Amino acid sequence: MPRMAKEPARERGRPRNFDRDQALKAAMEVFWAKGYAGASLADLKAAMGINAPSLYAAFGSKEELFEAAVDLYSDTAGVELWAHFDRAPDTRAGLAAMLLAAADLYVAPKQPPGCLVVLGALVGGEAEATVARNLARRRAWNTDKIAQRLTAEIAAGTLPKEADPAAIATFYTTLQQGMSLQARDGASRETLRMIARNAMAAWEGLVRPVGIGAGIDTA
Amino acid sequence: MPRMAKEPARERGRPRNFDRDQALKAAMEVFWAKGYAGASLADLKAAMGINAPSLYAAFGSKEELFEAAVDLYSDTAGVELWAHFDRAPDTRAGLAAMLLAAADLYVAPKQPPGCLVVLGALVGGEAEATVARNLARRRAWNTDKIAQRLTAEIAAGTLPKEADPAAIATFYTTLQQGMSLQARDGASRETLRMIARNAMAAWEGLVRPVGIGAGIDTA
DNA sequence: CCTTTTATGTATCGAATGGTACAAAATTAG
DNA sequence: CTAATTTTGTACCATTCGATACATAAAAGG
Repeated sequence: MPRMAKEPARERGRPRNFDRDQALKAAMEVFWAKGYAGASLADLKAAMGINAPSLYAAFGSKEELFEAAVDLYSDTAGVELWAHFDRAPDTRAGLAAMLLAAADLYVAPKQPPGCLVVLGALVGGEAEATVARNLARRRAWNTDKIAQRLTAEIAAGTLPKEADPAAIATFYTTLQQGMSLQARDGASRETLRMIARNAMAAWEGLVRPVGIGAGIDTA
Repeated sequence: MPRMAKEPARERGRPRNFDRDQALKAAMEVFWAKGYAGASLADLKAAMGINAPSLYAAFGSKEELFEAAVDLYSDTAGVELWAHFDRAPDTRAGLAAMLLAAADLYVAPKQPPGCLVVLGALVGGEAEATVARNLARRRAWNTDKIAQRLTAEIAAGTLPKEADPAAIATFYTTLQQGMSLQARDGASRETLRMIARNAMAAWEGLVRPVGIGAGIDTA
Protein backbone atom coordinates (compact mmCIF):
# COMPACT_ATOMS: atom_id res chain seq x y z
CA MET A 1 0.00 0.00 0.00
CA PRO A 2 1.65 3.22 -1.13
CA ARG A 3 1.84 5.93 1.41
CA MET A 4 -0.63 8.76 1.30
CA ALA A 5 0.41 11.89 -0.54
CA LYS A 6 0.17 14.33 2.32
CA GLU A 7 3.26 16.47 1.96
CA PRO A 8 4.43 17.56 -1.50
CA ALA A 9 5.89 14.05 -1.50
CA ARG A 10 8.05 14.01 -4.59
CA GLU A 11 6.82 11.42 -7.05
CA ARG A 12 8.99 8.89 -8.70
CA GLY A 13 9.95 10.05 -12.20
CA ARG A 14 10.80 13.34 -13.82
CA PRO A 15 8.77 16.15 -12.27
CA ARG A 16 6.47 18.10 -14.54
CA ASN A 17 7.64 21.61 -15.05
CA PHE A 18 4.28 23.36 -15.16
CA ASP A 19 1.64 24.06 -12.53
CA ARG A 20 -1.31 21.80 -13.13
CA ASP A 21 -3.85 24.06 -11.43
CA GLN A 22 -2.59 27.08 -13.27
CA ALA A 23 -2.73 25.27 -16.60
CA LEU A 24 -6.25 24.07 -15.82
CA LYS A 25 -7.31 27.61 -15.04
CA ALA A 26 -5.92 28.76 -18.36
CA ALA A 27 -7.80 25.98 -20.13
CA MET A 28 -10.98 26.94 -18.31
CA GLU A 29 -10.72 30.47 -19.60
CA VAL A 30 -10.27 29.27 -23.17
CA PHE A 31 -13.30 26.98 -22.92
CA TRP A 32 -15.22 29.79 -21.24
CA ALA A 33 -14.44 32.16 -24.08
CA LYS A 34 -14.82 29.79 -27.03
CA GLY A 35 -16.89 26.87 -25.84
CA TYR A 36 -15.94 23.20 -25.97
CA ALA A 37 -15.87 22.79 -29.72
CA GLY A 38 -14.61 26.29 -30.43
CA ALA A 39 -11.54 25.79 -28.28
CA SER A 40 -8.97 23.96 -30.36
CA LEU A 41 -6.10 21.96 -28.96
CA ALA A 42 -3.81 24.59 -30.41
CA ASP A 43 -5.65 27.29 -28.42
CA LEU A 44 -5.47 25.25 -25.26
CA LYS A 45 -1.82 24.34 -25.65
CA ALA A 46 -0.91 27.97 -26.24
CA ALA A 47 -2.90 29.25 -23.26
CA MET A 48 -1.65 26.51 -20.96
CA GLY A 49 1.93 26.89 -22.13
CA ILE A 50 2.48 23.17 -22.61
CA ASN A 51 2.80 20.66 -25.42
CA ALA A 52 0.30 18.05 -26.44
CA PRO A 53 1.90 15.08 -24.66
CA SER A 54 2.02 16.99 -21.39
CA LEU A 55 -1.60 17.97 -21.79
CA TYR A 56 -2.73 14.43 -22.48
CA ALA A 57 -0.59 12.97 -19.72
CA ALA A 58 -2.04 15.40 -17.21
CA PHE A 59 -5.68 15.51 -18.31
CA GLY A 60 -6.34 12.49 -20.52
CA SER A 61 -8.28 14.04 -23.39
CA LYS A 62 -9.95 17.21 -24.53
CA GLU A 63 -13.22 16.00 -23.09
CA GLU A 64 -11.73 15.17 -19.70
CA LEU A 65 -9.91 18.48 -19.68
CA PHE A 66 -13.20 20.22 -20.31
CA GLU A 67 -14.91 18.38 -17.48
CA ALA A 68 -12.05 19.31 -15.17
CA ALA A 69 -12.35 22.91 -16.30
CA VAL A 70 -16.08 22.95 -15.61
CA ASP A 71 -15.45 21.46 -12.19
CA LEU A 72 -13.00 24.24 -11.50
CA TYR A 73 -15.53 26.78 -12.74
CA SER A 74 -18.21 25.37 -10.48
CA ASP A 75 -15.84 25.38 -7.52
CA THR A 76 -14.89 29.02 -8.04
CA ALA A 77 -17.21 31.29 -9.99
CA GLY A 78 -20.22 29.05 -9.64
CA VAL A 79 -19.87 28.43 -5.94
CA GLU A 80 -19.56 32.14 -5.32
CA LEU A 81 -22.81 32.73 -7.16
CA TRP A 82 -24.80 30.16 -5.23
CA ALA A 83 -23.27 31.20 -1.94
CA HIS A 84 -25.28 34.40 -2.33
CA PHE A 85 -28.38 32.31 -2.81
CA ASP A 86 -27.69 30.14 0.23
CA ARG A 87 -26.74 32.97 2.56
CA ALA A 88 -29.91 34.97 1.97
CA PRO A 89 -32.66 34.69 4.57
CA ASP A 90 -35.29 33.44 2.14
CA THR A 91 -35.68 32.29 -1.45
CA ARG A 92 -36.79 35.67 -2.74
CA ALA A 93 -33.77 37.44 -1.30
CA GLY A 94 -31.59 34.54 -2.41
CA LEU A 95 -32.72 34.79 -6.01
CA ALA A 96 -32.26 38.55 -6.00
CA ALA A 97 -28.76 38.24 -4.58
CA MET A 98 -27.85 35.44 -6.97
CA LEU A 99 -29.04 37.30 -10.03
CA LEU A 100 -27.26 40.49 -8.99
CA ALA A 101 -24.09 38.49 -8.39
CA ALA A 102 -24.55 36.91 -11.80
CA ALA A 103 -24.77 40.38 -13.31
CA ASP A 104 -21.40 41.16 -11.79
CA LEU A 105 -19.83 37.84 -12.69
CA TYR A 106 -21.03 37.75 -16.29
CA VAL A 107 -19.28 40.96 -17.21
CA ALA A 108 -16.41 40.80 -14.75
CA PRO A 109 -13.17 42.18 -16.20
CA LYS A 110 -10.42 39.75 -17.15
CA GLN A 111 -13.04 37.08 -17.77
CA PRO A 112 -15.08 35.94 -20.75
CA PRO A 113 -18.65 37.28 -20.62
CA GLY A 114 -21.46 34.99 -19.54
CA CYS A 115 -21.44 31.62 -17.85
CA LEU A 116 -19.36 28.61 -18.87
CA VAL A 117 -22.05 26.16 -17.81
CA VAL A 118 -24.64 27.95 -19.94
CA LEU A 119 -22.54 28.71 -23.02
CA GLY A 120 -19.92 25.98 -22.99
CA ALA A 121 -21.68 23.44 -25.21
CA LEU A 122 -25.15 24.35 -26.41
CA VAL A 123 -25.41 23.09 -29.96
CA GLY A 124 -23.21 20.96 -32.16
CA GLY A 125 -22.76 17.54 -33.56
CA GLU A 126 -22.27 14.17 -31.95
CA ALA A 127 -18.77 15.12 -30.83
CA GLU A 128 -20.22 17.63 -28.40
CA ALA A 129 -23.19 15.57 -27.26
CA THR A 130 -21.60 14.14 -24.12
CA VAL A 131 -20.27 17.38 -22.71
CA ALA A 132 -23.49 19.15 -23.68
CA ARG A 133 -25.45 16.60 -21.68
CA ASN A 134 -23.22 17.06 -18.68
CA LEU A 135 -23.65 20.81 -18.75
CA ALA A 136 -27.42 20.38 -19.10
CA ARG A 137 -27.37 18.21 -16.00
CA ARG A 138 -25.57 20.93 -14.07
CA ARG A 139 -28.12 23.48 -15.21
CA ALA A 140 -30.91 21.18 -14.08
CA TRP A 141 -29.25 20.87 -10.68
CA ASN A 142 -29.37 24.60 -10.23
CA THR A 143 -33.05 24.72 -11.07
CA ASP A 144 -33.69 21.90 -8.62
CA LYS A 145 -31.78 23.75 -5.95
CA ILE A 146 -34.12 26.72 -6.28
CA ALA A 147 -37.19 24.53 -6.43
CA GLN A 148 -36.20 22.64 -3.30
CA ARG A 149 -35.83 25.78 -1.27
CA LEU A 150 -39.18 27.01 -2.55
CA THR A 151 -40.78 23.72 -1.59
CA ALA A 152 -39.31 24.01 1.88
CA GLU A 153 -40.68 27.52 2.26
CA ILE A 154 -44.11 26.42 1.15
CA ALA A 155 -44.01 23.61 3.66
CA ALA A 156 -42.91 26.08 6.33
CA GLY A 157 -45.79 28.36 5.46
CA THR A 158 -43.70 31.34 4.41
CA LEU A 159 -44.97 30.96 0.85
CA PRO A 160 -48.50 30.26 -0.36
CA LYS A 161 -49.42 26.65 -0.95
CA GLU A 162 -50.51 27.61 -4.44
CA ALA A 163 -47.00 28.62 -5.49
CA ASP A 164 -45.48 26.26 -8.07
CA PRO A 165 -41.85 25.59 -7.12
CA ALA A 166 -40.84 24.09 -10.45
CA ALA A 167 -42.43 26.90 -12.43
CA ILE A 168 -40.84 29.62 -10.32
CA ALA A 169 -37.45 27.95 -10.33
CA THR A 170 -37.55 27.47 -14.08
CA PHE A 171 -38.55 31.08 -14.57
CA TYR A 172 -35.51 32.39 -12.72
CA THR A 173 -33.22 29.84 -14.30
CA THR A 174 -34.45 30.99 -17.68
CA LEU A 175 -33.64 34.57 -16.81
CA GLN A 176 -30.22 33.69 -15.51
CA GLN A 177 -29.42 31.82 -18.69
CA GLY A 178 -30.77 34.63 -20.79
CA MET A 179 -28.48 36.98 -18.91
CA SER A 180 -25.53 34.93 -20.10
CA LEU A 181 -26.59 35.54 -23.68
CA GLN A 182 -27.10 39.22 -23.00
CA ALA A 183 -23.61 39.39 -21.56
CA ARG A 184 -22.26 37.81 -24.76
CA ASP A 185 -24.16 40.39 -26.75
CA GLY A 186 -22.36 43.14 -24.90
CA ALA A 187 -24.83 44.08 -22.17
CA SER A 188 -23.31 46.24 -19.45
CA ARG A 189 -23.24 45.40 -15.77
CA GLU A 190 -25.93 48.03 -15.24
CA THR A 191 -28.16 46.47 -17.88
CA LEU A 192 -27.73 43.03 -16.36
CA ARG A 193 -28.50 44.35 -12.89
CA MET A 194 -31.61 46.01 -14.24
CA ILE A 195 -32.72 42.68 -15.69
CA ALA A 196 -32.13 41.09 -12.30
CA ARG A 197 -34.13 43.78 -10.50
CA ASN A 198 -36.96 43.53 -13.00
CA ALA A 199 -36.95 39.78 -12.58
CA MET A 200 -37.78 40.26 -8.94
CA ALA A 201 -40.69 42.50 -9.93
CA ALA A 202 -42.39 39.33 -11.09
CA TRP A 203 -42.07 37.63 -7.71
CA GLU A 204 -45.44 38.52 -6.22
CA GLY A 205 -47.22 37.47 -9.37
CA LEU A 206 -45.37 34.16 -9.40
CA VAL A 207 -45.86 33.01 -5.84
CA ARG A 208 -49.53 34.03 -5.95
CA PRO A 209 -50.93 32.57 -9.17
CA VAL A 210 -53.81 34.45 -10.75
CA GLY A 211 -57.21 33.96 -9.18
CA ILE A 212 -55.97 32.91 -5.76
CA GLY A 213 -56.23 36.34 -4.23
CA ALA A 214 -53.45 38.36 -5.72
CA GLY A 215 -53.31 41.90 -4.54
CA ILE A 216 -55.74 41.52 -1.65
CA ASP A 217 -53.30 41.36 1.19
CA THR A 218 -50.39 43.27 -0.28
CA ALA A 219 -49.63 46.49 1.57
CA MET B 1 -29.04 44.21 -71.01
CA PRO B 2 -30.18 40.68 -70.30
CA ARG B 3 -33.88 40.17 -70.12
CA MET B 4 -35.60 39.95 -66.78
CA ALA B 5 -36.24 36.47 -65.39
CA LYS B 6 -39.99 36.68 -65.10
CA GLU B 7 -41.25 33.34 -66.31
CA PRO B 8 -39.32 30.17 -65.49
CA ALA B 9 -37.25 31.45 -68.39
CA ARG B 10 -34.82 28.62 -69.01
CA GLU B 11 -31.29 29.77 -68.38
CA ARG B 12 -28.46 29.19 -70.77
CA GLY B 13 -26.42 26.20 -69.61
CA ARG B 14 -27.20 22.85 -68.07
CA PRO B 15 -30.11 23.14 -65.67
CA ARG B 16 -29.52 22.26 -62.04
CA ASN B 17 -31.34 19.15 -61.02
CA PHE B 18 -32.22 20.09 -57.45
CA ASP B 19 -34.64 22.60 -55.96
CA ARG B 20 -32.69 25.51 -54.56
CA ASP B 21 -35.34 26.53 -52.03
CA GLN B 22 -35.79 23.00 -50.87
CA ALA B 23 -32.05 22.52 -50.46
CA LEU B 24 -31.82 25.79 -48.55
CA LYS B 25 -34.58 24.68 -46.22
CA ALA B 26 -32.69 21.45 -45.56
CA ALA B 27 -29.54 23.43 -44.83
CA MET B 28 -31.48 25.71 -42.50
CA GLU B 29 -32.62 22.73 -40.47
CA VAL B 30 -29.09 21.40 -40.15
CA PHE B 31 -27.79 24.79 -38.99
CA TRP B 32 -30.77 25.09 -36.67
CA ALA B 33 -30.02 21.75 -35.10
CA LYS B 34 -26.23 21.94 -34.91
CA GLY B 35 -25.29 25.59 -35.17
CA TYR B 36 -22.98 27.18 -37.71
CA ALA B 37 -19.76 25.51 -36.63
CA GLY B 38 -21.39 22.25 -35.61
CA ALA B 39 -22.89 21.76 -39.06
CA SER B 40 -20.19 20.25 -41.26
CA LEU B 41 -20.15 20.42 -45.02
CA ALA B 42 -20.70 16.67 -45.00
CA ASP B 43 -23.87 17.15 -42.91
CA LEU B 44 -25.10 19.88 -45.21
CA LYS B 45 -24.36 17.98 -48.41
CA ALA B 46 -26.17 14.92 -47.10
CA ALA B 47 -29.24 16.85 -45.97
CA MET B 48 -29.40 18.92 -49.13
CA GLY B 49 -28.82 15.90 -51.33
CA ILE B 50 -26.19 17.59 -53.46
CA ASN B 51 -22.43 17.52 -53.95
CA ALA B 52 -19.94 20.12 -52.93
CA PRO B 53 -19.55 21.86 -56.31
CA SER B 54 -23.32 22.28 -56.63
CA LEU B 55 -23.49 23.68 -53.14
CA TYR B 56 -20.73 26.19 -53.76
CA ALA B 57 -22.08 27.17 -57.16
CA ALA B 58 -25.51 27.84 -55.70
CA PHE B 59 -24.59 29.44 -52.38
CA GLY B 60 -20.98 30.59 -52.54
CA SER B 61 -19.60 29.38 -49.24
CA LYS B 62 -20.64 27.88 -45.94
CA GLU B 63 -20.90 31.35 -44.48
CA GLU B 64 -23.12 32.65 -47.28
CA LEU B 65 -25.22 29.52 -47.07
CA PHE B 66 -25.69 30.16 -43.37
CA GLU B 67 -26.74 33.75 -43.97
CA ALA B 68 -29.22 32.59 -46.58
CA ALA B 69 -30.53 30.00 -44.15
CA VAL B 70 -30.96 32.61 -41.43
CA ASP B 71 -32.78 34.87 -43.90
CA LEU B 72 -35.12 32.00 -44.69
CA TYR B 73 -35.63 31.38 -41.00
CA SER B 74 -36.44 35.03 -40.39
CA ASP B 75 -38.87 35.04 -43.29
CA THR B 76 -40.72 31.97 -42.05
CA ALA B 77 -40.50 31.02 -38.37
CA GLY B 78 -39.29 34.43 -37.26
CA VAL B 79 -41.85 36.44 -39.15
CA GLU B 80 -44.63 34.29 -37.78
CA LEU B 81 -43.42 35.01 -34.27
CA TRP B 82 -43.32 38.76 -34.67
CA ALA B 83 -46.60 38.85 -36.52
CA HIS B 84 -48.19 37.96 -33.20
CA PHE B 85 -46.42 40.89 -31.64
CA ASP B 86 -47.51 43.30 -34.35
CA ARG B 87 -51.12 42.16 -34.53
CA ALA B 88 -51.78 42.60 -30.82
CA PRO B 89 -53.57 45.78 -29.71
CA ASP B 90 -50.80 46.95 -27.38
CA THR B 91 -47.24 46.08 -26.37
CA ARG B 92 -48.26 44.06 -23.37
CA ALA B 93 -50.58 41.85 -25.35
CA GLY B 94 -48.01 41.71 -28.13
CA LEU B 95 -45.29 40.45 -25.83
CA ALA B 96 -47.61 37.87 -24.31
CA ALA B 97 -48.66 36.63 -27.73
CA MET B 98 -45.10 36.59 -29.01
CA LEU B 99 -43.78 34.64 -26.04
CA LEU B 100 -46.61 32.13 -26.22
CA ALA B 101 -45.97 31.70 -29.92
CA ALA B 102 -42.28 31.22 -29.13
CA ALA B 103 -43.24 28.49 -26.67
CA ASP B 104 -45.02 26.71 -29.49
CA LEU B 105 -42.31 27.31 -32.07
CA TYR B 106 -39.39 26.31 -29.88
CA VAL B 107 -40.69 22.80 -29.31
CA ALA B 108 -42.61 22.37 -32.54
CA PRO B 109 -42.42 18.81 -33.88
CA LYS B 110 -40.28 18.12 -36.94
CA GLN B 111 -38.07 21.05 -36.00
CA PRO B 112 -34.95 21.49 -33.88
CA PRO B 113 -35.76 22.94 -30.46
CA GLY B 114 -35.12 26.60 -29.76
CA CYS B 115 -34.36 29.49 -32.07
CA LEU B 116 -31.78 29.52 -34.84
CA VAL B 117 -31.02 33.21 -34.33
CA VAL B 118 -30.36 32.65 -30.64
CA LEU B 119 -28.47 29.35 -30.80
CA GLY B 120 -26.90 29.43 -34.24
CA ALA B 121 -23.54 30.95 -33.33
CA LEU B 122 -23.03 31.92 -29.72
CA VAL B 123 -19.46 31.08 -28.88
CA GLY B 124 -16.49 29.92 -30.89
CA GLY B 125 -13.28 31.03 -32.45
CA GLU B 126 -12.51 33.59 -35.11
CA ALA B 127 -14.09 31.42 -37.80
CA GLU B 128 -17.51 31.98 -36.25
CA ALA B 129 -17.02 35.64 -35.35
CA THR B 130 -18.68 37.12 -38.44
CA VAL B 131 -21.83 35.02 -38.36
CA ALA B 132 -22.03 35.43 -34.60
CA ARG B 133 -21.98 39.20 -35.04
CA ASN B 134 -24.69 39.05 -37.67
CA LEU B 135 -26.93 36.99 -35.41
CA ALA B 136 -26.29 39.38 -32.54
CA ARG B 137 -27.39 42.23 -34.76
CA ARG B 138 -30.63 40.44 -35.53
CA ARG B 139 -31.22 39.87 -31.83
CA ALA B 140 -30.61 43.55 -31.18
CA TRP B 141 -33.15 44.45 -33.87
CA ASN B 142 -35.79 42.45 -32.07
CA THR B 143 -35.09 44.23 -28.81
CA ASP B 144 -35.27 47.57 -30.60
CA LYS B 145 -38.57 46.61 -32.12
CA ILE B 146 -40.06 46.07 -28.68
CA ALA B 147 -38.48 49.23 -27.30
CA GLN B 148 -39.83 51.34 -30.15
CA ARG B 149 -43.37 50.21 -29.58
CA LEU B 150 -43.01 50.88 -25.87
CA THR B 151 -41.68 54.35 -26.61
CA ALA B 152 -44.64 55.00 -28.84
CA GLU B 153 -47.05 53.90 -26.16
CA ILE B 154 -45.40 56.13 -23.60
CA ALA B 155 -45.66 59.05 -26.01
CA ALA B 156 -49.31 58.17 -26.59
CA GLY B 157 -49.92 58.14 -22.86
CA THR B 158 -51.00 54.51 -22.63
CA LEU B 159 -47.92 53.73 -20.56
CA PRO B 160 -46.41 55.72 -17.68
CA LYS B 161 -43.69 58.19 -18.57
CA GLU B 162 -41.49 56.53 -15.96
CA ALA B 163 -41.41 53.24 -17.86
CA ASP B 164 -37.97 52.45 -19.32
CA PRO B 165 -38.43 51.10 -22.85
CA ALA B 166 -34.93 49.74 -23.20
CA ALA B 167 -35.04 47.99 -19.83
CA ILE B 168 -38.42 46.42 -20.47
CA ALA B 169 -37.51 45.36 -23.99
CA THR B 170 -34.26 43.82 -22.81
CA PHE B 171 -36.06 42.00 -20.04
CA TYR B 172 -38.42 40.27 -22.42
CA THR B 173 -35.68 39.60 -24.95
CA THR B 174 -33.68 37.97 -22.19
CA LEU B 175 -36.60 35.73 -21.36
CA GLN B 176 -37.20 34.81 -24.95
CA GLN B 177 -33.58 33.88 -25.38
CA GLY B 178 -33.60 31.93 -22.15
CA MET B 179 -36.60 30.04 -23.45
CA SER B 180 -34.50 28.86 -26.38
CA LEU B 181 -32.03 27.35 -23.96
CA GLN B 182 -34.81 25.77 -21.95
CA ALA B 183 -36.16 24.24 -25.14
CA ARG B 184 -32.71 22.78 -25.84
CA ASP B 185 -32.67 21.36 -22.33
CA GLY B 186 -35.88 19.52 -23.05
CA ALA B 187 -38.51 21.84 -21.60
CA SER B 188 -42.04 20.94 -22.70
CA ARG B 189 -44.42 23.24 -24.51
CA GLU B 190 -46.37 23.58 -21.25
CA THR B 191 -43.26 24.58 -19.32
CA LEU B 192 -42.36 27.17 -21.93
CA ARG B 193 -45.88 28.57 -21.91
CA MET B 194 -45.72 28.80 -18.13
CA ILE B 195 -42.50 30.77 -18.42
CA ALA B 196 -44.22 33.08 -20.89
CA ARG B 197 -47.21 33.58 -18.62
CA ASN B 198 -45.01 34.21 -15.62
CA ALA B 199 -43.02 36.71 -17.65
CA MET B 200 -46.17 38.74 -18.06
CA ALA B 201 -46.67 38.67 -14.29
CA ALA B 202 -43.75 41.06 -14.12
CA TRP B 203 -45.37 43.60 -16.42
CA GLU B 204 -46.98 45.87 -13.85
CA GLY B 205 -43.78 46.02 -11.85
CA LEU B 206 -41.80 46.88 -14.96
CA VAL B 207 -43.87 49.69 -16.41
CA ARG B 208 -44.28 51.26 -12.97
CA PRO B 209 -40.77 51.36 -11.47
CA VAL B 210 -40.52 51.17 -7.68
CA GLY B 211 -41.27 54.36 -5.79
CA ILE B 212 -43.42 55.89 -8.49
CA GLY B 213 -46.65 54.67 -7.03
CA ALA B 214 -46.70 50.98 -7.55
CA GLY B 215 -49.64 49.24 -6.03
CA ILE B 216 -51.63 52.37 -5.22
CA ASP B 217 -53.96 52.34 -8.14
CA THR B 218 -54.06 48.64 -8.93
CA ALA B 219 -57.47 47.03 -8.58
C1' DC C 1 27.01 3.59 -10.52
C1' DC C 2 22.52 1.34 -12.88
C1' DT C 3 17.61 0.64 -13.14
C1' DT C 4 13.10 2.34 -12.99
C1' DT C 5 9.78 5.76 -13.62
C1' DT C 6 7.69 9.80 -15.25
C1' DA C 7 7.69 14.12 -18.18
C1' DT C 8 9.21 16.67 -22.18
C1' DG C 9 9.98 18.07 -27.13
C1' DT C 10 9.79 16.81 -31.82
C1' DA C 11 7.69 14.96 -35.25
C1' DT C 12 4.08 13.02 -36.73
C1' DC C 13 -0.50 10.20 -37.40
C1' DG C 14 -5.12 9.31 -39.63
C1' DA C 15 -9.35 11.60 -40.05
C1' DA C 16 -12.14 15.46 -40.88
C1' DT C 17 -12.40 20.21 -42.23
C1' DG C 18 -13.93 23.80 -45.94
C1' DG C 19 -13.17 24.36 -50.60
C1' DT C 20 -11.69 23.31 -55.92
C1' DA C 21 -9.87 21.38 -60.58
C1' DC C 22 -11.37 19.18 -64.16
C1' DA C 23 -13.70 16.69 -67.53
C1' DA C 24 -18.13 14.95 -68.89
C1' DA C 25 -23.07 16.01 -69.33
C1' DA C 26 -26.94 18.86 -70.51
C1' DT C 27 -28.94 22.68 -72.06
C1' DT C 28 -29.59 27.23 -75.30
C1' DA C 29 -27.96 30.28 -79.18
C1' DG C 30 -26.79 30.54 -83.66
C1' DC D 1 -25.01 20.59 -86.84
C1' DT D 2 -21.34 23.55 -83.79
C1' DA D 3 -20.25 26.79 -80.23
C1' DA D 4 -21.12 28.66 -75.85
C1' DT D 5 -22.64 28.17 -71.22
C1' DT D 6 -23.79 26.12 -66.94
C1' DT D 7 -24.21 22.03 -63.76
C1' DT D 8 -22.75 17.59 -62.21
C1' DG D 9 -19.84 13.90 -60.30
C1' DT D 10 -15.31 12.39 -59.13
C1' DA D 11 -11.38 13.06 -57.28
C1' DC D 12 -8.61 15.82 -54.81
C1' DC D 13 -6.32 19.92 -52.30
C1' DA D 14 -4.16 22.23 -48.22
C1' DT D 15 -5.17 22.88 -43.52
C1' DT D 16 -6.62 21.83 -39.17
C1' DC D 17 -8.48 18.56 -36.02
C1' DG D 18 -7.63 15.60 -31.71
C1' DA D 19 -4.30 12.43 -30.37
C1' DT D 20 0.36 9.52 -30.28
C1' DA D 21 5.19 7.29 -31.09
C1' DC D 22 9.43 7.76 -29.76
C1' DA D 23 13.69 9.14 -28.14
C1' DT D 24 15.58 12.00 -24.59
C1' DA D 25 15.75 14.32 -20.06
C1' DA D 26 15.22 14.39 -15.16
C1' DA D 27 14.10 12.68 -11.09
C1' DA D 28 14.00 8.54 -7.19
C1' DG D 29 15.20 3.64 -5.69
C1' DG D 30 18.66 0.42 -5.10
